[in-house]
Amino acid sequence: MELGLSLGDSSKPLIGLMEKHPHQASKELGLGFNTTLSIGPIISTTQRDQLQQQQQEEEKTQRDINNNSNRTENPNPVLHQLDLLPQLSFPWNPPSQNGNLLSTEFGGSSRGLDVNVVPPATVVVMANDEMALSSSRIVQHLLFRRDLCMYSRGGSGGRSLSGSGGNKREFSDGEGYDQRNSSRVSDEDDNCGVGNGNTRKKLRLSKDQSAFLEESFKEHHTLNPKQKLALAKQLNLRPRQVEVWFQNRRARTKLKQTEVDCEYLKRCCETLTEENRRLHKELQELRALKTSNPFNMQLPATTLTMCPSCERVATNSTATSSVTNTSATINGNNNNKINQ
DNA sequence: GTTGGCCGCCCCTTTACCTCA
DNA sequence: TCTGAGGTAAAGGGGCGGCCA
Repeated sequence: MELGLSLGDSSKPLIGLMEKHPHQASKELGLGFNTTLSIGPIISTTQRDQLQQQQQEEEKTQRDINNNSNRTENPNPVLHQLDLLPQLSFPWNPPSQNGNLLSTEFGGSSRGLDVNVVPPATVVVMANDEMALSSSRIVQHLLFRRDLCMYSRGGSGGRSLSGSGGNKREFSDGEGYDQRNSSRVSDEDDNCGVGNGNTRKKLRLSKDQSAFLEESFKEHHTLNPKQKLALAKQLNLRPRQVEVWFQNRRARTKLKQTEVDCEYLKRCCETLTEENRRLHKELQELRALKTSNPFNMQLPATTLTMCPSCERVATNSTATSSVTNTSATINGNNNNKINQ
């Protein structure tokens, strides 16, 4: 992910500004950093590619579904078209096609059940019974998660859903079903978040959920209660989870920003050190010149003057001035720059 | 107008866990 | 298979502002 540091105006990346107008950048740096992070177009492009790829995968999955179930689905599912999920009636009979609900390595996950991906069989059953063909993989996934929760909560105790395949994910009453994803199911938490044991389990958000949250984050970095609730509903998460995600996201942004700031300061420091070294050298040369020729105060053609625009000492001027004044200027400038 | 309690939110830090090399 | 580093969700604590009596 590329980051563009900006100072108040996200359209003005600081790094670029520094290279073009280092002094202005230094000025704008001011006393503190504006932590605005410009991630707009870059993220959007990346996100768009990701979504396109996701959609292609989805279409492929959809074809598989159609082949397996002879049902007609929306050929052009819209990603992120998340409506309020319908309440599924309970008890819900889990799909048992080949007994592979939890035994198939879904969606390319090679390490067991991946709740990030909805098994086609599950999609078929749920779409048939519950919803009007919203074939978005996100919705499918969310339904699947919900069903897993409901299934575990209301199902017969200790029922194992692990099949004969490579998965060893099991359901049991009040227990988590997926250690890797930590989409833990408990009586107190119907969103598969925190377990009811003493040890809390980590929820691993699905890619779709993360992507959707990222999209929301691009629109606004903070949430009002309404937005939080809406997001929680759409993603089938608890509002607290959405809130925490945004907090963590802001923290990550800030961390990145700090890294960028640090890098920028490092470059500033190097530049100033180099300039300071150069000016000191020039000063020594001028002093030596003054010592060797004390009665001739006329400076050679390559003397030092003050740049009127940036107040910097320039060496390519032909103006004449006293060495003493120039030296004072140099010292003053150096002090100013060092103080900055 | 001021004050104290309550509530909600945010930030920072820590903890626990997952993933990967 | 084990291990350590990095990433990250979640929780705890403190601060702050808004609201209300």
